[in-house]
Amino acid sequence: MASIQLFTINATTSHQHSPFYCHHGFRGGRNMKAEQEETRKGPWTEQEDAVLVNFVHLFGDRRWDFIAKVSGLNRTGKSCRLRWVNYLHPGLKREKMSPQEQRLVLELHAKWGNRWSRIARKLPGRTDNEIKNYWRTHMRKKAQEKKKSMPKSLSPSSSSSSITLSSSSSTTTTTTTVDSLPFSGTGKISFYDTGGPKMAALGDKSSTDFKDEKGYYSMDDIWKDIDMSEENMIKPLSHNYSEEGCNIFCPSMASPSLDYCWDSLWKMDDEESKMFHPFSQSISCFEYGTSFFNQIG
DNA sequence: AAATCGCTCAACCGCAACGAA
DNA sequence: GTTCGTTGCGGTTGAGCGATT
Repeated sequence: MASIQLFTINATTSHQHSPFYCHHGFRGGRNMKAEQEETRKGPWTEQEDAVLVNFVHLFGDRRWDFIAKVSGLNRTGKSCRLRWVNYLHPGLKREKMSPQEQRLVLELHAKWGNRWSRIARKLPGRTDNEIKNYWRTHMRKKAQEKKKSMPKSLSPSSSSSSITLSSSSSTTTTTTTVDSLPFSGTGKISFYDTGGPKMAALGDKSSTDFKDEKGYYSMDDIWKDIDMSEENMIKPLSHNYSEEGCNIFCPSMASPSLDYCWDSLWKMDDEESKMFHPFSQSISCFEYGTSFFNQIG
């Protein structure tokens, strides 16, 4: 419906990236009509962000395919979800990772391997993507340091040296080994695919377990959580995803007042949310979002 | 000042899991 | 039980930008 009409975006916006600039070969200069029919890729514009935010406010953060369709963004549901989860979610922390967080990432990675989303659940306000990127950078640095400090005779080219992060607990001793030449491209395993311990043997715990009455985690809580997890080693791998999965709206991630609204909002049906959400009372999100397009169209 | 290098991070892809029909 | 559509996760890529040469 609206998708066709809405998608007459002028390619020149004030945003840094042209909407049709895409590092996957989706550059401008092609017939606009043809582009209207294609799914957009590449960097998001501020206008798109605004539209997406409003539609998420309207319909929640689960029905991505639906949102992608009705918003007129001409993006895939996956793309919308990713943008929301990694960038637009109000609870995201924008600042650099604290030393505690960095330590926690290393600790959890040693414990769980490349289970980025799981690790992210223990770091309120951090996304799996962010953690993944951090880890990658961290390991690269480590690899370079190691390489520098290593005598030539022991250089990785002549031996299978590695960086080792050890994490010991009462129940497990996990050693994470990362190839010191992460980008050498040798071997099947990605440089930061440490694999971690066999996940089936590890316990899991809902991230909601250590929220205080306000819903906030402290670093102590998180560490305590880790300890507890280790104490409860043998647990089914499956977990209550519906509960844990809503961590994206975990109160620890956003301002308490906003969270209250959001938390309850997501429990509502779509119709309810339409009625209750503050945005919907003044102006429909659809109108709000699409007004951007009209302005620049 | 220009060129090159290295790092960061946003965004893509493929695949697996899940749920509904 | 099977198929199909959707969602979530992990791996990877490359643009942009600051630092270095």
